[in-house]
Amino acid sequence: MSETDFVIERLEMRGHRITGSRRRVLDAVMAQPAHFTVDDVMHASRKVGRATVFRTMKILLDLNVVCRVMLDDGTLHYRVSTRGHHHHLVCVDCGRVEDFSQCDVQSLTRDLAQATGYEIERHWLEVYGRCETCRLVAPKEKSALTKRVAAAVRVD
Amino acid sequence: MSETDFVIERLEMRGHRITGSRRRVLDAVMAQPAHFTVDDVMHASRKVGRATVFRTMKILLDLNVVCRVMLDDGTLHYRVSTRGHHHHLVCVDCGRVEDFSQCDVQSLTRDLAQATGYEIERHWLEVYGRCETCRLVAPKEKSALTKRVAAAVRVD
DNA sequence: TTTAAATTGAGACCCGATATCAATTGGATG
DNA sequence: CATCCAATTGATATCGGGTCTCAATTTAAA
Repeated sequence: MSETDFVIERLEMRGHRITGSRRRVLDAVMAQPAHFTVDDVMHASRKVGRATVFRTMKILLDLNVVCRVMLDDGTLHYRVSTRGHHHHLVCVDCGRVEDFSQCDVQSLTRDLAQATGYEIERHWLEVYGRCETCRLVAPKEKSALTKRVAAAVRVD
Repeated sequence: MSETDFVIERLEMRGHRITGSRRRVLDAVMAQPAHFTVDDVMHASRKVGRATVFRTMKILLDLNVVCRVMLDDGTLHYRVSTRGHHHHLVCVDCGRVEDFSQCDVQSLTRDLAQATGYEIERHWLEVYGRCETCRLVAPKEKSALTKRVAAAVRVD
């Protein structure tokens, strides 16, 4: 059974109807490269309305079929989810994204819960850096653009 | 010297001109409650143009005078920064935000760097949960809205 | 086959944010 | 203090991701 069929099955189980549009969007998503925008999906799934693409993406997000990555330029991209909980390591130069799941945040959240009385539900961790390849090429002066968008993402 | 004057000084040092508009925006920001939107600031700093408010906020973001919090409903809010690196613990019910800085992410990023060859620059961690107060009141059924927006934030 | 409920798509609309550009102003300089 | 110009402003247009509306269509259960 293809990955796509597997998702279709999950859609059905959730009580969603299997429509032509949804199939087309799903196919388009599965055919995307590492990360993409809803716009990319729209172009790849002709004949499906804008609203429907967004609606379908929301469902896929909900089913954890896709996840979102905050890119270094502040734009939100999507990617097909690896199974389970994970985080992203984004290269600020070339934009490649690595997944990682070894997250010691567990102990952190446990401590936090203890200290604050919160019941921790989930967390979102994105890590930014420069990949090995980009580190080896000339450490070129950051462009004005890069600096601007870096500020757009900074949240510490 | 007031907090505001201190920021003004930093603006000058950075080569920014001290204008009436910037003063008004800064005053408005400093007068905000725990977290706020650019719109709030706009209302609080009459006579300053929309674009200028946004521009000033970007500078303040850059100076780390304010930081951004991703609220549970997917909206981006601002808050006056506590000094230095920190993260947010956001209550998904009432929206209150706690800062915390004890972040063991250091060891995680060190491991990551080792494993991937990345040079880690920074990270963004937001934690979502339910605060003590909200946990004690009726654990009411989540509204359709709540579920929808929760999906909007989920990125794991 | 019928039928009610879910879904669709075109388009309006929303909202946060940026771009444009002529008019204004801060502040370094003489 | 007066001059002057680059930085800044603000009105307005525009952008981009996303949602809302609603009549028309489609799904799948009976």
